[in-house]
Amino acid sequence: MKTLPVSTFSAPKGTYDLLPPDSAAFLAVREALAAPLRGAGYGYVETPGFEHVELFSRGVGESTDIVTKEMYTLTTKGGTRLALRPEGTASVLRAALQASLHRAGSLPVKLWYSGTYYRYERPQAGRYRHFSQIGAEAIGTEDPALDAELIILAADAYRSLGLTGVRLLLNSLGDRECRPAYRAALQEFLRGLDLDEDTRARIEINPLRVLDDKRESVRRQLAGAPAMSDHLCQACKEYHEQVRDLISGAGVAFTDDERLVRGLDYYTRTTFEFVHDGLGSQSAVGGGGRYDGLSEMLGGPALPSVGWAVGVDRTLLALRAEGVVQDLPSPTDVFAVPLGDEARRELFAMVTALRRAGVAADFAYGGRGVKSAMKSANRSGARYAVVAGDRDLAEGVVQVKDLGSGEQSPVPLTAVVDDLRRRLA
RNA sequence: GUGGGUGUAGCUCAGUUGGUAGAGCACCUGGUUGUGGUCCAGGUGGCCGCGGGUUCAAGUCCCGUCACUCACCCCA
Repeated sequence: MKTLPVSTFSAPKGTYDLLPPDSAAFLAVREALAAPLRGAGYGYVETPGFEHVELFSRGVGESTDIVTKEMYTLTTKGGTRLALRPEGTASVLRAALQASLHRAGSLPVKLWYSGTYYRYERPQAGRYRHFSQIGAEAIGTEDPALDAELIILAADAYRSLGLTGVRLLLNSLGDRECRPAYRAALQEFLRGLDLDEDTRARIEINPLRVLDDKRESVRRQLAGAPAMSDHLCQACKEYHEQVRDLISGAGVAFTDDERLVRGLDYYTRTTFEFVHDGLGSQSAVGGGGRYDGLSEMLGGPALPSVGWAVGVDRTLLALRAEGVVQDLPSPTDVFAVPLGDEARRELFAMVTALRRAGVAADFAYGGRGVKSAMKSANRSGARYAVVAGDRDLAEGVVQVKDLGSGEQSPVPLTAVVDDLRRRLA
């Protein structure tokens, strides 16, 4: 990135501008991720970019890094404390509760969303302070088939993009019955290890997250740590078994990962992460799980729910890392090149008619030479150029040139829109 | 918050023991009185991130600073 002169401004650290032509790939990825959701009964939801701080501190968890050090907060003139949203689930559940969607129709309430999220972190490859996610939530129903549905939808979306290097990690974190005992057993084990001060503090606040430590010195010591799977109650065990069977049955491969703990406190039972090795030091391209207690934490009724979020920019990085070339349609089908004022009027009218007929068309603006205009036609990616001057108009025709083959033929002006529509169909 | 790396043309980068700025791509013009993608010729474009220091002389050496970047950490 270039330092701009002081008279202008550059984008803040950790943010990015999405510009053509890359922005087209971004839109295509977002669409590919959203399409399976729309086809599975999920409705679109959009929530504000900021919320009351308490929504996240209570929902995501007071002890999480997201809340303690990564949230952008502000106080309004009236003294209200707000935070730019660091994630989507708490907002979506809040919106559903506020609108009483869980009472308006049958459960589960299935919602999908797309937006930008904000976390104050040191930027690096695949990690931005402003990033884009697509998410899905199924609210109000406890059913392993629902967990499986969401996992399968995400896996299918990755596959539809042509990604082959996405792996699925799966775990169960237990529920309010069995997690406390496991938590205590884990704490006892961790207190006996040789760890730094920050990590020791984490043992008391959120011991499960110590399991997620990536440092080699810590990992070695974790070898004999008690495993959640040995402490799951019967109900959690059966639930998890069903989830595993259902996704296996759908042909979605996964790896059981005892160490998979997510950084948000609200998760219970099923947790999963989609990881990819091409993102530098980051690995998660998507992740989620079940959050049966969150609604009550926000003051709502018991609404067992499950959901996930996928990073759009990270998915794009994964595609690049794999060298997947997206099949993006050309933004322009026909490019008009007028010679002279009369042709300018006629072809401009033709371009408008083409667009109204559903043909993507563009025009050589600026009145430069033919050669330069043809160059623009070529760059536009259009399949056809339409060239016309006084000579042609005197005969009532325009020249339609196939930019692939170079062949050119006259077509009556009155028939050119239909003619091009046929050729492009 | 803690470390490492890098800042030269729109982009990717060369630039020798300090001697006054270069390539490829892109862009513009012409070779074609009305035709692109190939080819040929020419051209536009640089406070060498910024500030200070050493020196006759700094893109090059030293110090500072800012930016970008990678990693720790954390996560999408």
